[in-house]
Amino acid sequence: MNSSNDLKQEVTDKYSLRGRVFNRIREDILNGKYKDHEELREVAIGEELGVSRTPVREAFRQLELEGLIQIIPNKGAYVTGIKVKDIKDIYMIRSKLEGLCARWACEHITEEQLEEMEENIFLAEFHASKGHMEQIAELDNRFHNILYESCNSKMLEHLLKDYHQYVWRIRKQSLVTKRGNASNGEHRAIMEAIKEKNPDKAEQLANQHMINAYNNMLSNGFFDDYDDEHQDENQE
Amino acid sequence: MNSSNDLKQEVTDKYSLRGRVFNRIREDILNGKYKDHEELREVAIGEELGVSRTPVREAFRQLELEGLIQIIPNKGAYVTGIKVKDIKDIYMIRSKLEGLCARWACEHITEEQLEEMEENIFLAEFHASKGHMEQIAELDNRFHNILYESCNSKMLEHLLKDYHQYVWRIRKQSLVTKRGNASNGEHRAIMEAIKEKNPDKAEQLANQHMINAYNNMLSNGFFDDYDDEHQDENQE
DNA sequence: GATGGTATGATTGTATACAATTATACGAAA
DNA sequence: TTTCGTATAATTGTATACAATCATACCATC
Repeated sequence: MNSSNDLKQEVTDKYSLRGRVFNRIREDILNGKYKDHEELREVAIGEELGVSRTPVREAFRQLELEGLIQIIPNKGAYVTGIKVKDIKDIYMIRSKLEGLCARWACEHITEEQLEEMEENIFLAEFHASKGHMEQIAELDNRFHNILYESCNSKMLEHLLKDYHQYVWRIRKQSLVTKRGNASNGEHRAIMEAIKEKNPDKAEQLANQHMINAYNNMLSNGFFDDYDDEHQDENQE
Repeated sequence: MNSSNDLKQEVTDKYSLRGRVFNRIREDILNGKYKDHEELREVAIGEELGVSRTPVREAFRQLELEGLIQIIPNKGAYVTGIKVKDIKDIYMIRSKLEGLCARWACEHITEEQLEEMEENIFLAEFHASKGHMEQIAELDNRFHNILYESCNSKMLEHLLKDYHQYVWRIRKQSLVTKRGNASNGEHRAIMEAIKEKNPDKAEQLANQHMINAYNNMLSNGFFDDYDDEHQDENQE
């Protein structure tokens, strides 16, 4: 039930103080500047960003709903660090939901979306052969967003985009994974299944695609000392 | 990625002005007092509830993340009505996620949780035989919450509780559905599958349980003129 | 020395004041 | 009559002031 992915919202985030504060704090939690259980004080952050308490407070309320901080009334705001377990859970949840999304896409995808997917995959193959990691990552992003938009469900699209951005923010600080070829092949398979209107197959493939992506992160040692870097001493 | 389900949060909602404003507006959107695309003005709502703009604004920010209103910078806050399609989508999404939840519960449920489930089902059978609709609804709620808590995933628990509350708020204004017996039988089946640690079966049953619940709403004519009541003239 | 209570400071909650932006109304020019 | 521009009003964005609550330190008492 979140938001923050339409154009208007991006404009807000860019030009309003609240939006800037919100994004800044979110980044700082995700990249580990603010550690788990750390207290965030309104004045301190306000001074750091050169704004008053008002926009900071509004940003706090949003961050709380995003689950990134916990606000205890009359006491303070405390960082809720993201744990390795959370990332795993998100991938498993996404696995189910991307499956559902691919299923619905079989019925509702438009010709234009199918064409953009095809182009996307074609381009990704090209950049993979050249080793252009930056572009591959961008195209991967875009592929999933097309898929989300093609399912004809604002609810599901919303949810998946949120999760997608969420893990993206975490992943992007690490090296981009070297899975371009395999991943793109899976994209092609999903697209083919959607094109031939085979919902069972599309769902199953999208399901597995997400699980593979997760396993890839695992075997690349992404998590090896993630918690150490993002949690402070008193673990739970 | 939402929140608003732990005890602390409830305390906030009850005693802080912001929390009261937030709940009030949410109710008013869900029960149709504020129609689709209606503009919400900060001062007007503030005066109506006897508070200043500050808590109203903070509530607005939260409502935006919940997807209930859309805020256009420097312009205003506009209600985003819930459409029949959204409710259907939520049930289908929940179907997948409750399945995943039941699967994980097989591994992680505690003895106490299993016992509470058993007691819950027992009580529900009793009240069903007596026709105590109020209690049946309450027990149904509780059953699902136990299930959510038993999956050992804060992420999934969070998400499912949000959706659960969301549809609950919509459903409760209508007559309580008369599905007590069948629903409770399905609860029992899910519990048995979890108890015997059969994740495939548990997932499949929880899946189907949600689809049945949705079909029941359909055949009870719940949606017949829902949009008419909750959307204003210019539909999309 | 340990314990408890009070005073002080720090922090959040709310209200209000001011600035910036947007909508509306009115009139002049074509 | 229509259209454009300007002035005015309304509304949101931000900053600040004040109130309420919570944390800390210090001192009195046992």
